[in-house]
Amino acid sequence: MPRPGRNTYSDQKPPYSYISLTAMAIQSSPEKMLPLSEIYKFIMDRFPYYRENTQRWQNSLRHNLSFNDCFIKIPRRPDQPGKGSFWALHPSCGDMFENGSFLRRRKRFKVLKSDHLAPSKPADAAQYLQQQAKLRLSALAASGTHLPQMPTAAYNLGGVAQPSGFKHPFAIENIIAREYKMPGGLAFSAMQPVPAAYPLPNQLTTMGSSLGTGWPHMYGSAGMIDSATPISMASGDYSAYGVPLKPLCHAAGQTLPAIPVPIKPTPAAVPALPALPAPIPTLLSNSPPSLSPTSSQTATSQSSPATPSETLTSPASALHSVAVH
DNA sequence: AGTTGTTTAAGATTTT
DNA sequence: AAAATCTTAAACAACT
Repeated sequence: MPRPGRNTYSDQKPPYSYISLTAMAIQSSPEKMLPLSEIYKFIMDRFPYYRENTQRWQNSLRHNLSFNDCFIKIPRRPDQPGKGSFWALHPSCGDMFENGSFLRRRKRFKVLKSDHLAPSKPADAAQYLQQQAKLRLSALAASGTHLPQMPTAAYNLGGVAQPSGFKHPFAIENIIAREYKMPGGLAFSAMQPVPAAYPLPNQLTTMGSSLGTGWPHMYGSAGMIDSATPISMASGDYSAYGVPLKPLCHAAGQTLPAIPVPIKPTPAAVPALPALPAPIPTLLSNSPPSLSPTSSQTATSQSSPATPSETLTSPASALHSVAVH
């Protein structure tokens, strides 16, 4: 093999599809949702390949966001000014990638629309995720320290069986894991606990960067960050992931208007599912008053507040979606 | 005017 | 080979 020129490796096209890349970006954010521009930023920061031909791939990316059911749009609340909506992963698309690996998607995630008894409405998922994000946010702001058990499991509630305990080495958590640097100097792991059976994030990157076998096309993955980060992230107004923290923090301090606005409203007014109860109820027992209003006024039909145990099981099962082959 | 989002269409690549 | 998946292009609406 001809000896590659200097930036040959890192400029190679990463083995990830746009769906994978987008999912990575979203998953990497504290609230599990990002505006389009931040998704761009995430990808460009980590994959030099995508610093060129932006017109081309960004169009493709947008196409994927709109086209694939696994991405749902979450409207901004008035206190979150900015362009465009947030994008999140559909709560039930956890098993979209085989064994959690983002290398290649094996099943297409498709929302079942045939079932008109319990249609999966993006709006519901969006609403659910908004609350999730809010909870995460508040947890962030309130606790200050590391997030107590902020598991992706919250998203894996979908009926699809997922090897929840195991995360493939190529799983997003393993790929992008690193530390968040909080403004106050706090640092916490962005990751869920990684099963010790699999290579730890830094092992992965070590393999990739120094041996040149695995991840030459990626910057800023776990382990590299503390030593030297060759990328431009430091120059920006972004925290480690290119995620602006200010709107979040600022949001946590105020009363949240709570707007469960459906973005893709179902034409025929379908009997609304019971409002998605706020999961992780115990997490924020002493959190700012800001978040309670939202969850209660989201849907008119929040008849009986679910008990904590109930809340944890229901939301995603209410979202009827499936990974079809 | 630029960004964001939706949609259609078609070619390429990979899997079965 | 067929099917599924992925990529790219492009037109267009809505919004900032």
